[in-house]
Amino acid sequence: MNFAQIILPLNLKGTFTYKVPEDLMEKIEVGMRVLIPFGGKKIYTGIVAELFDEFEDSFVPKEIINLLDSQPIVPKQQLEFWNWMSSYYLCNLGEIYRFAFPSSLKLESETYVRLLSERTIDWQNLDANETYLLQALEVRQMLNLQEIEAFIPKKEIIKTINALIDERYISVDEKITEKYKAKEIAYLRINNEELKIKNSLAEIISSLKNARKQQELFLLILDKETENPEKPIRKSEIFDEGNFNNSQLKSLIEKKLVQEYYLEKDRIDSYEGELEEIEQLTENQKLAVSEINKAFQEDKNVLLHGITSSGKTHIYLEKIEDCVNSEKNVLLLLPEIALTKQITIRLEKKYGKKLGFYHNKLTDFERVEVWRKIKKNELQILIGTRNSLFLPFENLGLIIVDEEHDSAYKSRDSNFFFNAKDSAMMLAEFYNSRMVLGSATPSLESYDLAMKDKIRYVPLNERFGNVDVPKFEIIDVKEAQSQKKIIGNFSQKMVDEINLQLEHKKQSIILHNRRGYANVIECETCGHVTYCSNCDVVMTYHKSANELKCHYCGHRAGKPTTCPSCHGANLNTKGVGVEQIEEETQKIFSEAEVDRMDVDAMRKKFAYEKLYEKLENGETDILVGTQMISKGLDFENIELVVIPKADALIYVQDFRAEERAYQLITQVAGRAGRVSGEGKILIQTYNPSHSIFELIKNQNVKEIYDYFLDERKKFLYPPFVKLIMIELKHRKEDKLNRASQFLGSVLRKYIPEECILGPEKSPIARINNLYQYQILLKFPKNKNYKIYKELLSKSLEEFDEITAYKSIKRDFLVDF
DNA sequence: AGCACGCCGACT
DNA sequence: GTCGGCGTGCTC
Repeated sequence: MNFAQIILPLNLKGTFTYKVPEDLMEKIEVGMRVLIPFGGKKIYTGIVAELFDEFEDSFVPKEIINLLDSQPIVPKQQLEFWNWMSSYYLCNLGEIYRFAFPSSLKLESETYVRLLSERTIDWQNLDANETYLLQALEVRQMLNLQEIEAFIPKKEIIKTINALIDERYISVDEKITEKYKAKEIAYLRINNEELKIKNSLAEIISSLKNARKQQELFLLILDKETENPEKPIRKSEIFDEGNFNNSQLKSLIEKKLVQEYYLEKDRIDSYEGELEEIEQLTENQKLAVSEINKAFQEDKNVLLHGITSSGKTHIYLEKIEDCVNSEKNVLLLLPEIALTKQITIRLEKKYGKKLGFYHNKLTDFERVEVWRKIKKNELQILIGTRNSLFLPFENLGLIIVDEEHDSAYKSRDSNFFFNAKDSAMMLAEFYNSRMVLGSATPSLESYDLAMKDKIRYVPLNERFGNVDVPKFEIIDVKEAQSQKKIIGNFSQKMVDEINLQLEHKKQSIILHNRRGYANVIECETCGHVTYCSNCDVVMTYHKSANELKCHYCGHRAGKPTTCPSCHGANLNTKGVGVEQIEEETQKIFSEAEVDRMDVDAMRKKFAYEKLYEKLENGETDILVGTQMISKGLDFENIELVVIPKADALIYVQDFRAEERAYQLITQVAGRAGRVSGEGKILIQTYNPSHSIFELIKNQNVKEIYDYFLDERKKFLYPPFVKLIMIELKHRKEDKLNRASQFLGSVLRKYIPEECILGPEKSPIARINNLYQYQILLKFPKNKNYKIYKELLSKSLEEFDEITAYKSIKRDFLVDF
């Protein structure tokens, strides 16, 4: 093959054509990494997407510099997956490639400055920066731009370098450096060759009699080797045990008596304890497993709808075991790795070294190691967050998406938007493998698919050990207020119930899903509130840090003591945050140990681990927290969950607000009475007649989902339509406004009016100094979707023709 | 995404 | 007058 289409790690449309040099023609394959020149002098690592022979175009392709792999590093299923993602989520292949790969696998050239020796330096005629740079280069012959930044201001670097190039003192070069380095550990061994030559051990030992320490060291190593010939002797271990120094060791090495050697070590320690068998299933669980098996035989994927603590994990384990037994691999997706200890511990004990983890907390080198192990098929089971969808699986047989409703699967930590749950379904298809979605509160979309038997619905309605489900009670705040039975944000009833738990040494959870102490600090005199300087939002008051924070850009400001506008001293807080609820709780239950769990409290190192311990040991009596507390806290001693301000969960302007409220409340409720079956949930609201509370209270799945489906049908939301949100952003509002209007008009030229909403200002009109506009597309779900999507692409091409609008940043949120 | 080229404001 | 700002265009 003479030519190749290459995916570059850049946010550019499509692929680029390169010529395959003669000597690589035999070796090159689709999915390999190649080194290619691009632009002026930059060198990037690209991926071979396609190979072909005929090439006819006006430009002359450059040549591939080299191959980086002897075998494809991206399996063809992954390439298919990338292509699908690119067209479905309207993003460039290069962005996907960049997101998919650990950066150490993407070599990139770096610009270096080098000292030329052809001219003697005339130090008199140099300015300060030039002098610094040349002096630095006399010490170290090569420097990269970052290193230079340390002693020359950023904006003066280019000038300085150019001046010195003109004087022919220096030159610039591009250099590629291998980033990944295996971690190596030093070991020692007796040099047996030498021993054979010398013929006598005693002779050697006596030869060292004038160097007592060396003799001692030699004997120690010899001792260890005889003791256990199989076990390598770590250098650090020797130095730990005896009082030796490096020069003594060096002498022994010079005398060829001892050898030092290195072995590569995994950065990730895998479990090496005893392996355990998995537990027996209950009758109910066995039934669910056989349902799943039946579905798989019919080539159907599964939605496992198991109520909280029904033992979905057991069923996963069973299916994982089946898959592993048939020599195939498993991917288990979790929303966040840190909050799901239980499941990982159990799997570790069953599979030990065959289990791998992949998530955002790993360092880049650790990612590379997992990547390689997956590639070499050393891991049979991978537990990971959504970025593990891109690992180079070879033989995937099963994908499990746990807590499939979780919004973390749609998190926006990548440049492009994608839903990991839906993507997993496609990935499963490309690998011809099966998939299980699991949740106690499935997303409406998955539930709808299941009802239509597009995926098989497998319910699991019994709590493990046949324990009772928690009981819900709705408390009318208005009524409590009129009867004067209210203390701050808590009704008397709520306080009594918590006291009851404290008496019985049981733990309680208080859910309040709003960060900070108060939503805003307001001046009573003039009404002034502090806005974030970068965003169009008011700043939230955090009492624990005693500062104002912007939850959108992270900007922080000191807490004002007087009004910044009228200098009045009458400042008041508005809107209750979780810190305030915590403070109030501590006041009311002064004897109790109260802890708070939210992103702010968990930011400190090991904060989560410490809190987890406290909860497990029963030291914490009352846990106050945001939605974070709905995940992973499976403790036996929690029996009460209270939600003092449940209305805040519902009146959010988002068509999914009620669905989320239902999921959150049900998930938190599931923490209560897991063993005793005495779980109790108290929900305080001003609107006890709101249907959502009635539905949550009854926990009748069909009723709840029918209600949601009705609402969505009425107002045309998913799953009845497909949504695409176009976000447009720019620093200049007028330009953005013009561009948005233009895009709106182009879209309306091709696509029916009723499918297009906007453009309009986003609810938060400015984030991080970027103004935000949005256009919402509601496309039909039938065959027309594809047609409309093509019309959208056509509109975008037309929009792109206006060069002035190229600087407008656009994001597409497909199925957001 | 980077990098070069080209046209307008604030400084020696 | 120049230096340096960023708006624009291009990269196989």
